[in-house]
Amino acid sequence: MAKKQDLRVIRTRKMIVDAFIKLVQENGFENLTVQEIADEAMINRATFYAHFKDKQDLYHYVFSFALDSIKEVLSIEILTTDHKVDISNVENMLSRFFRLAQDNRGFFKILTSSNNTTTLTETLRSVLQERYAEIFDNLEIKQGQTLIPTSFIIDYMTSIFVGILHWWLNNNSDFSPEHMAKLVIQLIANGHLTVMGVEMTYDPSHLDKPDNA
Amino acid sequence: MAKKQDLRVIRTRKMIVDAFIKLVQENGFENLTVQEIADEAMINRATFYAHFKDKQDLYHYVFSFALDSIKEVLSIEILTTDHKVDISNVENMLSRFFRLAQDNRGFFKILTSSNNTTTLTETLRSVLQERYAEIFDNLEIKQGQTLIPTSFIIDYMTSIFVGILHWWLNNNSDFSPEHMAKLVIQLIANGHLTVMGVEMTYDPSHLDKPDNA
DNA sequence: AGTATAACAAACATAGTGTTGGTTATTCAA
DNA sequence: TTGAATAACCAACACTATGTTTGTTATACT
Repeated sequence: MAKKQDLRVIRTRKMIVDAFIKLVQENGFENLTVQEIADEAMINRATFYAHFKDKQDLYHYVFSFALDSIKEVLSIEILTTDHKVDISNVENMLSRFFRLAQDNRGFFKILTSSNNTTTLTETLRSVLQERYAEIFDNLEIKQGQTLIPTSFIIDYMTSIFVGILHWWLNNNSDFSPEHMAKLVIQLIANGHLTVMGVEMTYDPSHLDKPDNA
Repeated sequence: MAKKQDLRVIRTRKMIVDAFIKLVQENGFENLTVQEIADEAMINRATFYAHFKDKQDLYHYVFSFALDSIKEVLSIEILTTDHKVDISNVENMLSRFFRLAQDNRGFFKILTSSNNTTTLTETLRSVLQERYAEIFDNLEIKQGQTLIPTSFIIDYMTSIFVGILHWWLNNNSDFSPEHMAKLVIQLIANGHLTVMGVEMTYDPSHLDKPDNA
């Protein structure tokens, strides 16, 4: 069991964390000083160092919470017993994910934003990639006749996902989490884009074997 | 006309730029000091400041070259006179882009890498988005019956593109630039993924109107 | 060969980091 | 309620990196 903590410790740490989140949301992570965090939290700078080794340490502490939630949502089983993808499970997983993002919008905006250390975006990416790696490890992905490397699928899907999430969070979109889930599935699994009434289809026969560079 | 420059100026600046590129490729942008750049370039630190205002300034100087090349490649006209997308032009554009990336692999790796300031990745993203915005400004994009916002298409495609590029540069892939161009087109315009022989299709009728959150 | 000036070297002020030692205030538990 | 434990405070310090300045030396241009 977690042994009883001094009230002061809990209170101070909360103030630091709250100040950190507020300041990062306002000004980004880049030029944030420990003194500013201490000021906002109304504590002495030395006290900060009594709680966290440095800024990175605080960063990890704060984001581990978010990542745990994300990982939990992503951990839903999406394969059937015979190793096929169960789309309804995927849809469920994605809905929960977008719901989580909606409920913690400010936080997820940071995760996908541009004017922060890449680490933030990469944190999300790595979690996603980890999960994708699990999912696609046992699957064979084909495009037409060509077998597509798993590493490609992972990078590809992660990018799509982060991109869509980024858009959704930054455009005050009307789309609900459930709608987003469906959209993602449709785009990834069956992505047709109709441009000006003309389908941008492409003859897959052009794409047979890699012609080494 | 560019008036004649003192040889020393040209030489020194070249040494700074070369040193910068080398060091960023080795250790990333994050913890790079001006002193280290000066040491690698074998110049005095004060001389650095005679050439560049600060590290950011150097960064902009260096990357403006790359971005100009990228912009030039992307500027190829891809629409027909009646505002339809000409796929063969797109393929041409993409081929050139991947060729450029291949020829400047180290550089593009930085552009798409993770352990650098986001600014680097974002630089590429913004250039791409700028171009996409031009292209898709006059086009109506539909998915089934739903009209998809341009902002979405831009974020979506940029993500796919950066993702694919990232994978290609980091997996020593055999795929040639021309093959990559075809792959991108096929994935974006007509992206079916076949998983374990089972097409991951999804009934588009589920996706009609946004059900506001 | 003489002049202009780039590059150098050393020093300085400034700002941020992370640590330390002594003091004050608050929490906890007997 | 009081005493012991210790969190938080404060001031100072060493250290690192930035960006500037000044006078000197070396080198490119004409």
